[in-house]
Parts: sequence; C-alpha cells; structure tokens
Amino acid sequence: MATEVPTIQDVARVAGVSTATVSRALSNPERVSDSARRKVLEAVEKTGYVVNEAARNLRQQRANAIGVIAPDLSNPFFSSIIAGIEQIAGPNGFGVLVTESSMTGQGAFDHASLLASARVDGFVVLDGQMDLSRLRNRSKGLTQVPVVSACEYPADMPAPSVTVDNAGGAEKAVRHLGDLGHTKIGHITGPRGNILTTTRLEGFREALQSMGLTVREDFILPGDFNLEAGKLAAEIWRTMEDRPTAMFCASDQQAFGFISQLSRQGFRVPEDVSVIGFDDIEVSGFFVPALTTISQPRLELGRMAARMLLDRINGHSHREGLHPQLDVTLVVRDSTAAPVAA
Amino acid sequence: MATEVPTIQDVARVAGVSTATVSRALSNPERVSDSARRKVLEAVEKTGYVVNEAARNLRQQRANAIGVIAPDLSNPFFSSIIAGIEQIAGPNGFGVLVTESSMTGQGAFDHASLLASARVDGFVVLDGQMDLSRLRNRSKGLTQVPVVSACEYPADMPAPSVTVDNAGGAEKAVRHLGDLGHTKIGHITGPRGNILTTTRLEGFREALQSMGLTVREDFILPGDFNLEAGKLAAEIWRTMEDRPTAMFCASDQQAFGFISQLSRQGFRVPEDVSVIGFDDIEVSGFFVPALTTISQPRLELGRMAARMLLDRINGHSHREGLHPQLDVTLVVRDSTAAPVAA
DNA sequence: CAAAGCCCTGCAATCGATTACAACATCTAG
DNA sequence: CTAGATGTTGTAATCGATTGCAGGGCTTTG
Repeated sequence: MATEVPTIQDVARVAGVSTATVSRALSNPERVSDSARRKVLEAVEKTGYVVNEAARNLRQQRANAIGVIAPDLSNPFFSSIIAGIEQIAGPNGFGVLVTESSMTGQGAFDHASLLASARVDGFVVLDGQMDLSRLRNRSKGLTQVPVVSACEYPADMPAPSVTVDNAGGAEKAVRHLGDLGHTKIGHITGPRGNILTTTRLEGFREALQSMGLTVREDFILPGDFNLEAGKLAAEIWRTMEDRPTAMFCASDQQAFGFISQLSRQGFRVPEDVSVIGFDDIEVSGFFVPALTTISQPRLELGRMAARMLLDRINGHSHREGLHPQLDVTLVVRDSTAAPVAA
Repeated sequence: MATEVPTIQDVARVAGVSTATVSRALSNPERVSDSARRKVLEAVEKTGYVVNEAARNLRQQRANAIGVIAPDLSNPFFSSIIAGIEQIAGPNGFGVLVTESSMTGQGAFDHASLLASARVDGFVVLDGQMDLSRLRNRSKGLTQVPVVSACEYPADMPAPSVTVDNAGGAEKAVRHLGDLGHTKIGHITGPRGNILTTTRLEGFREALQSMGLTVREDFILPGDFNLEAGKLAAEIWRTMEDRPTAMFCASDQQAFGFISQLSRQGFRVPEDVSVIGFDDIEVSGFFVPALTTISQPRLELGRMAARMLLDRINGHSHREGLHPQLDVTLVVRDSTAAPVAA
C-alpha cells in the first residue's frame, strides 16, 4: 500500500475539474461556484490531498515561514516568547524556524542566507545585540525586510518592536521596596550595552529620586541576566561595609543566583536583605523564598510580535503601531519585607 | 538599489556556463572541471547567489528540514534538547521547525500535514504520549517515515529512540540516599502512563530491594513532572504519620515544588527530609538548598537524536544502533544529608 | 588507425502548485 | 434585441532549481 502522496492533479481528476479550479476552491472559495467547491472538497477528502508547500512557495515567491533569532534557546524566558509566536504563526499557515544567534555565519544558516534562500519571509529578533544591518545586505534594504524586534532591541530601533515597559517596571519594583520602608536600595544591572539594562537602570534612578532618596552609585553592581552574575554580585554585597537592605535585580535568574549564594554564606532573605527580580519566570513562585518580582507578559510579547511580523509580510499597515509597549505588573511574594530596625 | 535576488541563471550568465554546470559545481564539485568550478565560484561571489530552497525542495522532493514535536516549549528541559538538535541540523543544511504537540489537529500544522505538505522530511518526537501511528496514515507506513523518539517514547517503541538510563539513574539516586543512612525512602512519581515514570519507579524499587530495604507502597506518591505536583506531594507528606526521611523526586521541577511548599510550612531541607531530583536543569545548582540530582546529558540527547534522524532521512543505516541509551550521573549538592538520629 | 571508454558540458524535461489570460455562459440595462 | 457587465472555468506559462540524456572531445587499447 505504498500510496503516493496525491497532487493537485489527482484532486482535479477525481473532482472532474481543472487544477486551476481546485486551487481556487481551496484558497479563494468565494471565487468558484457552489457545485465546483463541493466537488473539490469531496475529492480532497477522498484523496487526502495536502498542498505541497515547496511548489506553492516557489510559485508565490514566499516561504510561509518566519524565522526566530534567539540568543539562547535554553533560557526559559525566551522559550515562552517562542511559544507565543507559534500560537499566532501556526494557525495562519506559517511555520516557525528557530535559530540561535550564535549560529550566525555557520554556512547555510547564516540569517541573511535564511532569508535569501527563501526559507523564511521575515524574522522576529529576540537578541538586542544582533546587528540588524547584516540582514540589509541581501534583499531590499532594511526598511523593506520584514523584521520585528521583540523584548530586546537595538538602541537605534531600526525595526518595529514589541517591548515591555522596562523603566516603568523598574519604578514599580523600587517603589515597592521604598513603600516597605527601605532607604538603602541597590541594583544589580544587566549586561553592559543592553537596552534592557539601560532602561531598567534609568527606571531605578528615577524611582529613587521621585521618592526623595539619593542614588548611591556604589549600590549599583554591574551584572548580567544569568545565575552566575547574581552569585558574583552576592560576593560583592557581602564585602560591602555599608550594605543596601534591598536589592532590585535585573532578572529573576540573577536574583536566584544572588539569593542562593547569600544563603550559602548564612544570610537570609528577606530578613537580611530584600530581593526583587524581573521577569516572573515559572519557578519564581516556587523559589525559596518565593520571589517578589515584576511580571512580564511573555506569551503576549511573542503573540504580538508574530502578529506584527505577519502584518508586515502581508503588506498590511501596523494595526498596533510601530513600537507597542506592554505593561508589567508587580507580584509580591516572600523575598521582600520591611527592613529590620537599624 | 532594490536589487533582485540573483538566481542560478544569473550565475550561469556571469560565469559563462550553463545552469547545469553551476548546479553541479555547487553540489558535486568533483564532477566539473577545475576551470569551470573556479568560474562558478567567482560568479557566485560576485552575484551573492544563494540557492532558492523552495525550488530545490520541489525538484528534489525533500524539504531539508526536520520537525520537532515537543510537549511543552516553555519547559527548559526540552529547550536544551532542541538546542542540541539545532547544533547538528543547521550545519547539515537542515532547518528545524518546532511545534508543540498541543497544536496537533490545528489545520495546516497537524503533524501529518506537516509531513505530507513537504515542509519537513522527518520528526524528532519529544512527547512520549504522542500517537506515532497518526503519522502513518499519510505516507508510506511508519517504518518508512523518518521518526526518532527522544527522551520520552511510547512503550511499544515503534520508532528508533534516544534515551537516558532512567532505571539506572533512579538506582543511583536511591543508592545515594541509602548510603547516607536513610532507610525510609519515598518517591514522587511522574505522570501516570509515562514511560519515564515507569522506568524510574522500577529503578526505585530495585534499588531499595538490592539494598535490603522494604518498599513501602504508602511512600510512593503519585505526581507529575511539574512544580505544582511537587507542591501537592508536600501536602501529602506533611499529613503522613510515619514520614519518609528522604524523597526521590521524578524531576527537578517537582523537587522544587516539594521543597518550596515544605519550607513555607516551616520544614527544612535536608534537615527534616532529604530531597533528590532528576534532570539537573540549570537552576538546580542555585536553588536553596542547591539540589542534589541526577544529571541528564540533554544537549547530547538532542544531538544524537538529530544525527539518527538525518541518517534515516539520508537512507543510511544506523551508526548508533536503534535504541542508544545515554548515561546519567549523580550530582551531590546540598539537599541531601544523613538523617537526623531518630 | 579505429573502436571503446571516459570526462565534461549543455539541452530540456521535470517537480506541483498559482495565476494571467481568454473563452464562454448568463444576466442586466438600454 | 443587443452591447456590456459579471461570473465561472480551463489552458498554459511560470517560479528556480536538479538531473537524465546525448554529444563532443580526448585518451586508451587492440
């Protein structure tokens, strides 16, 4: 029973119409007569026909697929966003090709090639460090290449983007600490040069100022978003003479690393220091102590980015504007508390 | 400068040869003369030509892409495996399309359609619950459809698979607890019907027996791999009259949930109960306390699966055998300790 | 020197869909 | 009743690569 995969020819023969009619019946049902449509659908049912995407893509000069460029696939933060992209792309007939930015330059999977080779129609870029201009060389100039930045984005914003209100989130975090009575508030930043680092740091400063607190530069520790960075920061915190009583971490992972290392040294959170994160990844609610953090709508970030990209690919105008910004919310759990009396 | 994307025709013209020669020079360099090859490569360089995958796929009747079916994209455990798959697929010219099993049946992204539509040449299936026979309907019978199960797999193993020594891992975990002096050892299982659940439970039983300990059925709590399941199990543990002094958790996430809920209730790990996980996901080393666990080579799992699938697609025999099993290792950290004197 | 073999190359068919165009039927309006 | 509009269908060109086949040139062998 080694059945061959049926083609549109087979369907046409079974239905007793031309291939043109079959094609139209399937993609523009309103363009054919009721009777023809019925016959075609029956024939499709009977033969088990599924369109050959390669042929369609070749003819239509589009891939019906989008590429996602992520800095790090194993980071749960990004995988949620990708899941959101999937949710929109799939039902619209678009496949999702995922690549890590680290793969850039590796032969056929250089991202420019991915585009030029007609494998994808556009990109969602999750890596703020990526040089979008590299996509420009091939094909028609960057403004024409469908690209949407999500979450992170280059500082000069050459492409549409979906982001989160990072400065606002930082403010909410710091304000929460202030409301608890903290006056000595520190911050562990993200990696240098990253736009999220910058905006969250700005929000941190502004919140302090608006609350009438002075910004202590020595309370601002350089870091990264990962676990290791938090651990390193903990070592610095430990050696400080005058320690902040509360730390705003640039990411949940960083906060985990910070708390983890602190506990190992015998310090307690929130008794010795309050800690607040940023992201609200899944484990955060189950950390010990459960982490107070700023919650990002990661799934919606992905969904929005996918919608914008598909709009662009289809030549629609942007229903959502060029740079929509999603709101974040404060989630209070157990890692923050009022400072112990001095 | 709206440069059109160059085609093989352009290259042929510039190089002064036929398209056939260009094609051969690029895919079978040894089949053309030195001079022709040189001219073609120069022309490719000059024009910036990249093959149009849609055209190639149509003609060759293969997609140069593989599909990955994952149960849950936001689970960091799976994303590492996917990263491993990428590492092998990309350099071999294959794209990776990722889908969640939950999308099954949603129009064009039903997995059978994905295959039939010539979008992918085969699948790596990470979801043990998935009914592989659904892929059989379309195209030539399951043994012919290139599919490799990874990590999880259906009990009847209709397809080649890459797995980890789950029973052995469970034994290592239990033996570690026994070596610490525990005699009352419990287990929180994975979801019912899952093959990982079964094999880990078996390993658990065997280890106890081989150590001369009796298996207490009331110490075996039903669960799932996620955080919530651990939390639920903690509630049960708390209400037990005679409590196990050590728990072997079926996953790290489950262990987190268990520990988290316990701490919230005022119990301490490992003082009140030792906990060991399974997986060794990234946060595990940074949990509070750092989690003792069984480490799985997740990246290698993905890489191996991809290699096997590509072999199958290319009609090669299996260099690695049909059901290779990778070793796991015990990682001792701070969540396990000797039981306190009774 | 002729026949046979090999290497290299180009011509043209092919993959399976979409779609411009034209043909025809039917309907509407003048 | 007729010109034109409208709706439905089929024919055939097209997308851009790969590859079977055949032909020309050169080498080897008897």
